[in-house]
Amino acid sequence: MPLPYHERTCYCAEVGEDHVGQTVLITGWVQNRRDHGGMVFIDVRDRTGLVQLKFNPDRDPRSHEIAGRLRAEYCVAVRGEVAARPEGLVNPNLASGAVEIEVHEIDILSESATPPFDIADDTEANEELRLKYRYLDLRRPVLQRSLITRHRIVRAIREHFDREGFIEIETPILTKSTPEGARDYLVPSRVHPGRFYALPQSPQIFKQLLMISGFDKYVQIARCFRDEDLRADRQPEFTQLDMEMSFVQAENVFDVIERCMAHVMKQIHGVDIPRPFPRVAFDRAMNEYGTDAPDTRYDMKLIDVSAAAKKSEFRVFADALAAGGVVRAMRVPGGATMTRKETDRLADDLRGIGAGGLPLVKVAQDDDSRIAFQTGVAKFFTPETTAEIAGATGAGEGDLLFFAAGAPADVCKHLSWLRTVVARKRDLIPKNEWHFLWIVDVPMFEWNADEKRWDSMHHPFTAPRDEDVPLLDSDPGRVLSQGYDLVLNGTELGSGSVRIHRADVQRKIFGLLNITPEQQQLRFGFLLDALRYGPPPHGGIALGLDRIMMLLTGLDSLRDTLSFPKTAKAQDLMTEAPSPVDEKQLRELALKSTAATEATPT
RNA sequence: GGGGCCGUAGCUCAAUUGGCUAGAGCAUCGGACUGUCGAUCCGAAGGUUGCGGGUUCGAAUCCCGUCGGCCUCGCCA
Repeated sequence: MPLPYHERTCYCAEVGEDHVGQTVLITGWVQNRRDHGGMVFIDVRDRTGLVQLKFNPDRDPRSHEIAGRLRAEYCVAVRGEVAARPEGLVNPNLASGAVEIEVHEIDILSESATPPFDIADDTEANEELRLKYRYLDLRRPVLQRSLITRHRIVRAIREHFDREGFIEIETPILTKSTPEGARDYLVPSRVHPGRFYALPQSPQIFKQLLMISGFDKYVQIARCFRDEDLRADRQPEFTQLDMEMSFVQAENVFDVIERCMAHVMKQIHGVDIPRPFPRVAFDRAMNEYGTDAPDTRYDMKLIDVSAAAKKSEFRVFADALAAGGVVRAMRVPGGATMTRKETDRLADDLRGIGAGGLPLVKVAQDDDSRIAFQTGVAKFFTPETTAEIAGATGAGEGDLLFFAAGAPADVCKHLSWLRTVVARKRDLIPKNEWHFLWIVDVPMFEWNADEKRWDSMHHPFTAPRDEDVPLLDSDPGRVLSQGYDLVLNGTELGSGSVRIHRADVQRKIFGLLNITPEQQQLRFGFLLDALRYGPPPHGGIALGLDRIMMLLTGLDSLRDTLSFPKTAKAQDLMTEAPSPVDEKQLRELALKSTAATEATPT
């Protein structure tokens, strides 16, 4: 009689001292075999953890014989009696370590080929291999925990929004291409040869239409697609916590989201997050941190030292300032201990992202215990300028100052990169702190010099601040929007805005973005039409769920938050997608490849 | 599209200035072993050095190209 594996009594890690003397039936995979010829020990794993099986040839020769045939990752069902382990043989590393199962019956449900890598958290197999065998990688406890945590986060989010009276509504995956922003993933239509659907970059327009429909509070855990180059924190398909509300201003959105994040943090980490989150003006974030997603867990703010730098003899500073640029400094507390090798390495990496070099000084004291600069560009500063810069930056003995000179945007890019890298390297980032903040007062537009037009900073449906509406005609560059970003520990979780709910303002914005009335009608005609029928004021936000996951679980890669992720070249190494297709399929879709190398189906 | 790192046994890594039969640990296979928990001990098998070309008496090593992985800048409204 085969074991009734469908009558499992408990999970592996649940077997404990309460069960001693009871018969249990467990199922799982063979983690490890320790065969003493006589006594055999097998660890069995399921998604809860491990339990040790004991096979005694004197007690049960038949099971013992099967135990000898077991290999890693065999799938088994086991029935036996739970026994307390003898004195001194308890394994404190196992949840079930106080007990073991004396096996009476065991079935091999299926055998396993030798796995290409060890199924263990500390496996050293490289990611390429693990992605190819993702189903095995997902047996590793660390990834199982990750996906289970993801489930709990999503559940907490749904709990919150349900309690708040939000309606979860699904929006189309096959939709209309609106060639703005990111590249679309296109899907050819068979029924309409030569026409294409696009996969949504976000449900943005649909959720606005739902507001016009009167749904008032919308939420969706929405899959989104963008055909752009990838990063550790970017995948071609990703999930957004997408929400929208009617009859609200930004503060209402902040309030709902802050309480949502607080609820999630409480559920996942048991911590209370202080509310309200700080509101940081875009301008201030750029000045103090050089980025619109500042990590405020540590200091090292950027300080403008243009005035003092002007008096130095250093050509790089002089040239930058003459060209209308700025000079900023960043103080690294205790940074004077950094070696030449370390700072050279930083300079090299910095050159890799477009910087000319890395001016720096180390801070010491002279004989009169006055601040003195050493090494690097120290020789270009008089004692007076030294004192001025030291005063502005708060530099003291043992510190190090990095400088950057040039156009403000470049200086911000280089110093904020440096700030993050140095903070990480020197372990200046406090652990277990959660710094949420809102970036507000974001400019409406940025000037696109190539195309000679304004671009939306957020997206073209973002409303300008009411008081700035007159500036739309006179000075668009100074218009601030009602857009906002949510930032956690230096990562942008997402952004949103109060939307334009008037067709005339929407048309004016499209005009500034150089979208002709014809193009407006072609791309967004349905939205402009809808805005004619009594649209409510509305606003919302979309947060990257995968990034939330990454930050909350301390993972370094977005891939580890997903069940079946893609590589940096957007390939799935397991399924080998994307793949060539049959000529017949292409014909049906009225498609013909122009690819230089002929891809053939495999 | 640009920059950086990487690719040697199933896995993780070695291999001196270019030089002898490309080694080790783990895994695998065989044997021994009745309290292990990374079991231990003995033995065996395991290689187109990602792929293609070049330089050389001789290439894992040097050069060119290419494929793939990771990080990153651009890009991602």
